[in-house]
Amino acid sequence: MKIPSIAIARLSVYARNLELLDQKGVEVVSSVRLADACGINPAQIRKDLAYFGQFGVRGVGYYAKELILEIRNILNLDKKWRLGVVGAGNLGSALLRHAQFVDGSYTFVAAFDRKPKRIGAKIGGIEVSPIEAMNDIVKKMGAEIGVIAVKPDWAQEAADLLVAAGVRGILNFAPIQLQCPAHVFTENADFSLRLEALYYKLTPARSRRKRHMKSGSVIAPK
Amino acid sequence: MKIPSIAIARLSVYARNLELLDQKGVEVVSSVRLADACGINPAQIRKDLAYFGQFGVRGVGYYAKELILEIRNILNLDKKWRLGVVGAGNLGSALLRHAQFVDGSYTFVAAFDRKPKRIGAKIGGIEVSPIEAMNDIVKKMGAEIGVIAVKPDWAQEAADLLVAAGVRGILNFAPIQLQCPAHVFTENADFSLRLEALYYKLTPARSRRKRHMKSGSVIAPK
DNA sequence: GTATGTGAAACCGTTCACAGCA
DNA sequence: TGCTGTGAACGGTTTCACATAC
Repeated sequence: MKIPSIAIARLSVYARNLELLDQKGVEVVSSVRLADACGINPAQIRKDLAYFGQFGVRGVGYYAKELILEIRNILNLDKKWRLGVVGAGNLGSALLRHAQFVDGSYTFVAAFDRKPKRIGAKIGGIEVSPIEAMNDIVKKMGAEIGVIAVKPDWAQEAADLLVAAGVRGILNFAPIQLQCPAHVFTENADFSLRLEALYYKLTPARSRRKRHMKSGSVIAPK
Repeated sequence: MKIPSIAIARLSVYARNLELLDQKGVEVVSSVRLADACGINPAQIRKDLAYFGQFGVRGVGYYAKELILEIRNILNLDKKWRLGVVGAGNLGSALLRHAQFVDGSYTFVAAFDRKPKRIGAKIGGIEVSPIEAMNDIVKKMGAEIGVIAVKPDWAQEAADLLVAAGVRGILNFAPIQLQCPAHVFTENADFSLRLEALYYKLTPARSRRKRHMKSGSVIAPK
């Protein structure tokens, strides 16, 4: 069965909200209640879960703790994923330091930068290495996912290096679409796209400059 | 006409790729060429642009520079948007410092934190203020968009404060769905959802724990 | 009675295919 | 001729509505 990737993204959201409810002491959650928390249609939730099994009890709902475990299993959140980051500037350092304090599903095992002055620094417990060492270090440390935190003009090259070094997935913070071989999965995490979507929403249509129509082509606009 | 919000997100991508092509000296771009660069269907691009006007020349294509301006106008990228960030930890500081070096469409005009020890620090040229001052400072500085860079357990409260202070949009880096009044637009920029989508893609189905079916309910699985 | 699981319907976005125009 | 702009066809996702199970 084909599972829409947007359904996968929603599973993450369900898990988060279930955890919040669980922390509040809620033991059983109906799809309606969870849907409320997520701002979503209840049938959507039931359909999404149905892709993977039957996790609820008819007439009752879902046991929060149990469903959390199910989703964590589907998304494979219990494994500690090993990440290597390219770019130890503002964003890269923030990611490294952040990970240090979060007991999450991932851990950084390597960091790389092109700038000599950054090499050797320890950030969040990880030493920054030169990109020439990427191949060796990625393999030695078993990094499975590469994180791109470099300027856009260098992002594709960083991706090529990561792919050559053997990562299977790339989380891309640069605002471009990476070209990668089919066996390497990529996800975009660039927030400037999100910000620009906000700009649009915040701009009333009438305030946009009026565009010229081409030379009298429109006689009767519908 | 209803414009799908995903079309808006693509406009950002078109603009980026057009700028890259423009820098390479390309003057005229066909929808096929742009589609190649973006990894997308050409008709999609023409449809997306058609929501906003007629920007191309039949038999020729689009003039890169001109189309860039059109999209910048649609997304309102020429205005300097004024942002205020809540949370001056790793992520918040990285955003502040990053913005300092980017001559982009936005600028940070305020930063807030709940932790006393962070108050008064200058990060990326912006002084960190206590959240009690949010109302005054947001208004005084004319911050239009709030950025949430705090831990998830405090994100909703941060959003409420921003809304009360009068921001019209919120860029949310916390991994929860914010509840906001209808007149405030929100966009989620949390990357853990993206990362979890990667986990799923990288996990072969057979490696997931097999789930029990409920007590003999399935006689003949289809 | 109540809430899940799921076919069927409705809806929406994408792609096709070609008319229209430079 | 060549490429845009766009109605129509298509395909996929969302929502409805109800049979099913507790």
